[in-house]
Amino acid sequence: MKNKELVFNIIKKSSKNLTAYEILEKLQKIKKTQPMTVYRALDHLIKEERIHKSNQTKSYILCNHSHDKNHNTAIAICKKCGDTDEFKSDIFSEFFKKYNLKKYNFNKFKMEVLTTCKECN
Amino acid sequence: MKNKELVFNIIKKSSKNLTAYEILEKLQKIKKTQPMTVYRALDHLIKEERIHKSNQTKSYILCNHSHDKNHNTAIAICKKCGDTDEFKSDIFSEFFKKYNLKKYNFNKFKMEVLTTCKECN
DNA sequence: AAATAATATGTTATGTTATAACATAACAAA
DNA sequence: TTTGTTATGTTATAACATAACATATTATTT
Repeated sequence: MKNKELVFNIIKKSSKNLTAYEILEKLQKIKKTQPMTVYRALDHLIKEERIHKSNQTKSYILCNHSHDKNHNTAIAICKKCGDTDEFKSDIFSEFFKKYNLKKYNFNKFKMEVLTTCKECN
Repeated sequence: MKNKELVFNIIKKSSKNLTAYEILEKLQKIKKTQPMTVYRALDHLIKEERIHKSNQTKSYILCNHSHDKNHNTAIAICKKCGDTDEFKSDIFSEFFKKYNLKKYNFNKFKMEVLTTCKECN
């Protein structure tokens, strides 16, 4: 199986969002692997929109395909437990369009909201 | 002058958003400095809400004080030129409240939207 | 003023995340 | 079969961030 698919399956099977090096550790149990291998696989998967990256938690998130046709991404992250939800981005697209926010277009965007979930709060 | 204020002035005077190590380089021109010094100063400034950190660009942004009383942060970042704008977060607070987004409260949040500005697009 | 506490700073080392650069393999299309 | 393309391997290093411990400075209390 390709590295890309191995990495994808690791992400898919995990109950929590993993960092690149956590994925590396798991992949190393299957085969000898260097960081680059993981990062390359992650890059491909992100390009294919099969996963997203949270820059807040530096972890990689399975895409739930609840984005609109422009593949905009809107993710909430709990700063305490690290859990994420991906929202339908359509409502945010509308919102950004409605409020003319100065110098940005928001045709294509990636939105991350760091907050706390109801369980942790 | 304190390290904190030196760092603050570097950020304030800069025409672009700086990373921690860019700030380090500038501070080293004034005095012998290690990374820790910069990170400590940045931590203090963030706690005092005088600056924000963008995790998308790993750079530090002068706060424009356009947040509401809960000091929520809403920042747009151009993925091409790295320029940022801080929005009044009130409208987003309202928005999040209006749409009941499942398991999150959004009482206190930090929002980053990566997009392209009109100049770059 | 001396003692104490709190805060700031200095220093070295290390941890974590990510990419550069170069080489080779595998495979498909011309 | 040579050419192009994509995937992989490997080593090194860049870039970002924190731990841990020592010392100095400043503010507060006695």
